[in-house]
Parts: sequence; structure tokens; C-alpha cells
Amino acid sequence: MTMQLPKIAVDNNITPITKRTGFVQTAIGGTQCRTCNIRGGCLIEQIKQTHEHSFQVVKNRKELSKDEHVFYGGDDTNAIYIVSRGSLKSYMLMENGEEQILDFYTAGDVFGLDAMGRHCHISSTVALETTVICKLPLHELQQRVLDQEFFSMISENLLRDHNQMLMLARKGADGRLASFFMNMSQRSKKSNQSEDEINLSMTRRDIANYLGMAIETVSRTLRRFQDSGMLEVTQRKVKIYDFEKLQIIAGTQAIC
Amino acid sequence: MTMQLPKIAVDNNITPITKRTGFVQTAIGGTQCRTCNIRGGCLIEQIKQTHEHSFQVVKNRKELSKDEHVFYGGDDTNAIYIVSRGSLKSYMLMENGEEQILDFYTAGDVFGLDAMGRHCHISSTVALETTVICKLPLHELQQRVLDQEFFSMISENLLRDHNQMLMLARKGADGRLASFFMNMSQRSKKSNQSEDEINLSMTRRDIANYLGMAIETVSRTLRRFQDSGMLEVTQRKVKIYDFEKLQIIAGTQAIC
DNA sequence: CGCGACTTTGATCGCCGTCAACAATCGTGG
DNA sequence: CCACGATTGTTGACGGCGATCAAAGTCGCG
Repeated sequence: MTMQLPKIAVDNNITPITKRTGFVQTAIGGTQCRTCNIRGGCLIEQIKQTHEHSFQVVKNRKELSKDEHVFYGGDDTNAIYIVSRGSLKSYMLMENGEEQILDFYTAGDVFGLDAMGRHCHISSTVALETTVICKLPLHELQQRVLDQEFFSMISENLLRDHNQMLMLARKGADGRLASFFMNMSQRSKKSNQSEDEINLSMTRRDIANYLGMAIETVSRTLRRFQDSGMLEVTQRKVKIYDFEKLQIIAGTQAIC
Repeated sequence: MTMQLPKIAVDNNITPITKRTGFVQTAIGGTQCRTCNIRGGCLIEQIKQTHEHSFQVVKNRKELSKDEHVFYGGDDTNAIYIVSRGSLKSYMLMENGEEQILDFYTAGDVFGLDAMGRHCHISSTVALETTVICKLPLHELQQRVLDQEFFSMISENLLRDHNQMLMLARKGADGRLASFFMNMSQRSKKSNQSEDEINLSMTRRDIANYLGMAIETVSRTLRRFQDSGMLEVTQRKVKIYDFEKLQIIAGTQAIC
């Protein structure tokens, strides 16, 4: 299905931040994110605040078109990435060419960590719509001491994965979709957007793949959800009416 | 099912390394692991080699009895752990009291990373047999620069999780069990043990839980595997005869 | 020896994957 | 703006995989 497209090194495409809007060179040579629309500021700003002085941590900033890859599985890597605007999906390719979607990312999310200790990425990541990302080179991180923000990034990624594993192992179709919507709602809220009106940037096929079920089952389950008055779906817009019921169907979600 | 047992802070129980065998105080105050039976030496030694001087990174070493917890979900944390001998399982507790097993750990594995950026653990970890672990306090790590070993730790954990997600989302009972045995075989090999004779330290219930299936299905699938001559199971000993067939049934495994 | 925990095996049933057909939507070019 | 095919989404019918219930067998341990 998804063929191995010709690989394009990200570095060749990313334009220097100074040539783009959204970043400002500070007096001491650091950079500051002015465009990320994330509650509490984006990770970069958090790092800056923590250390009380600026770092040249964000090397590049880039706008991706729909279906444009950040990296492919197998690509060399030397950076992690932060979403500024838009959304992406990361997936692993199987021998038979099928893909398994591992996660979706929206504004404020950090991705690409699974390649940090290796020579290459094990997953691919592609934009689902027009998307802006920041690139954070690892060699800069390596010069710095470990801080809380960095640890948080890692544990958040692990927590997400563990919730996904729990969901895949123990929940049926209803629970999976309900969990999915609860998640998307929280993420929407986190990005200073409505929590009861969600804009899905991915196809039903992607949702089904991510949740480990058939497209048809997604469709049918969605219909039953709508018929029960719990939510309404038009195209890729979801309007949630009954969070309580949705939460009950979703079941447990591990949050500390 | 699994009730929330009274929580016991690990720190209170761990005895100082100097009071135990297996560690040697070096001239400059660092410690060196002499007991870990891991190919290529354990993480601690790798860290030492990388930095060319010793660190007091391993604060404690402890022998756990079967069913003894390292930590519970919700516990405060300030460390990650490395398995020296034996095996453990980590799991999350759901509201209804059921547990979902996230991973099994054997000699050389690092666990507890999912709590690094948080104030507490989101999962619990318990010994499946008599087990020895090393405790690596985070505040010591925080004093140091990031190195390759640390990154490797993280990406290895993420890779494991992603493989598990792929498995749960796309494989049937046969594929899951075959993948499980292939994994256990590799881990056994990694610990300088036989790759075709595996010693399972977990119950069928744990295996079933981990793989997201019913105990009965595990039993039945095991029988079919045996009847086909692919492997032999007696108690908790598994003897693998046909790796090739097992690999085919297991299907894809994402390794870079 | 006997009790409890673990495991195996059988029978039944329901969820959900698959196949098939259709409807809606998007994108592109005339 | 419409026409057209391609992509995406919906709905129905059917069957199989695996969960569940039930019961017997095995192992471990006091």
C-alpha cells in the first residue's frame, strides 16, 4: 500500500529560522518562539525559562505541506521535533507494506524521540495537513545538563504509548473510539481550542488503523454513537454532547 | 482482581551497596558492577567507560523476593532501575482493579523511565521471581551531560512499546504468541542464555494479559503450536524447534 | 494428603473483520 | 461552473476468531 518513497533529508529542505517569520534573534544570540499557540508556551520557551538564559536550541523551523514527510523509517537522525501548528501521524512500516499508525501529534507535541539512541529512525512521520514544526538538534541537547522539561517529554511519550497499549489490549470497538475522542478532545483543549468541537485531520482509515480495527467498524460505531445522541459527526468535525457517557464507554485511562 | 496493596517506599528497604556484595568502591569513590551477567557489561559500566571516570551513579542494589514490588503506581520517584538478575513485570491498574501488563524485564533491561518527568510513577513494577536490581538516582543523572547510553535507554523502551502496539493492533492470537516467544528467545540470548530453551518466569495469566487475550486462548494456541512440532512446552520451560516457522507466524517485527 | 492456584480442554455465542455495493466528497481539467 | 473519476465514507450480510462459561486435570506447598 504505502510504498517506500524516495527519501529526502530534512536538513536540505529546512530554511534557517532567520529567514522565516516567527522567530526573533535575542540579544545574546538565542531564539524565541513567538508563533506557537500552545497553552503555557511551547517547550522551547519552557526550557529557556528554566535555565534563565537563552539557548540556540531551535535550529530550524519549517512549514510542511499535507503528506510531506518529516522523516522516514531508516533515515539518519540527529534531532527531535516539536509541533507548532497543524498535525502529523507517525507510523511503522511492516514487511508486507502495511503501515501501523503509532500516534498523532498536534501543537505542542514532541516527536522523534524513538530515534535518539539509534543511528536511524524506526518510524516515519508525515504531515496530515499544512503543518509547522520546530527542529531541535540533539547535539545541542547533549551539551546541556538534563532538565525537567526533557524528562517530561520522555515520560509523556511513554505514558501515551502505555495508554494506547492498554486500550488495544483491553477495550472493544466502542471503548477504543470513545477513548480516541476523549483524547482528541483533551488535545484540542490543550491547544487552546474547543474541547467539545474537534477537528479531525486524519481519515477514517487512519483512525481505524490507529485503533486496530476495520474502517467499517469505525463507521458503524460512529453511527451508534450519533444515534444515542452522545455526539455528532459531520465530515471531519466532531461535536461532543455527552462527555460523561463518553467517558464511561471509554473506561479507564491511566493518568497519575 | 489485583488490589492496591499498602505502599512501601523503596528507599526504606534498600540497603547501601557497601553492605552488599557485588559492588566495589573504587579509588575515586565510584562504584563498579561486578555481578551483572549481561553481554557487553551492564549500562552502568558502559556509562563509566564513556566518561572515562567513575560516577557514584548506582546508589543502591537490592535483592527482591518473588511478588515484591519495586514501586507502585502513584509512588514518588527519583530514580530509574536496571535489572541485574531475575525478572519483573510492569503494569498499570485500571479503575475496576484489573491490571494491564505493559512489559516484562530481564537482566540488562532498564525500567521506570515513565516516571522521570512526573512527580510519581504511572505504573507498578513487581518481581516475578527472586530478582536483583540496581537503582540509579535521577538527581545524579541530572548533574551529568546527556550521553548516548541514556538516549539508547529511552529509544529502546519506546521501540519495545511500539512493537507491542503494532502487535496488539494487527496480529491475531497465533501471531501474538509467536512474537512473544521470539522476543523471549532474543532476550534469553541477550542474557547469555540459550535462545532455543526459554525459561518463562510468568504465569499463563500474565502472558494472556500482556498479549491482550484470554488464558484459554493462550492454552489452546500453545497446544496447536506443540502439535505442529514447532515447539514444546513443559511447565514454564519452552523448547523451540522451528524458529523459521515461528518467525513466519510472528510476522513483522520493527527493527531498524 | 488435601487444599488452592494454575492449566487444559470442550461447548457456545457474540463481536467484529471481510466482502460487496452504494453514496458522498474531493480534485482536476474542460 | 459543471463533469468526471478517484478517493473516502456508509450500510448490509455473513462467517470466523476468540471471549466466556463450565468442568476436569495438574502442580505446588503446608
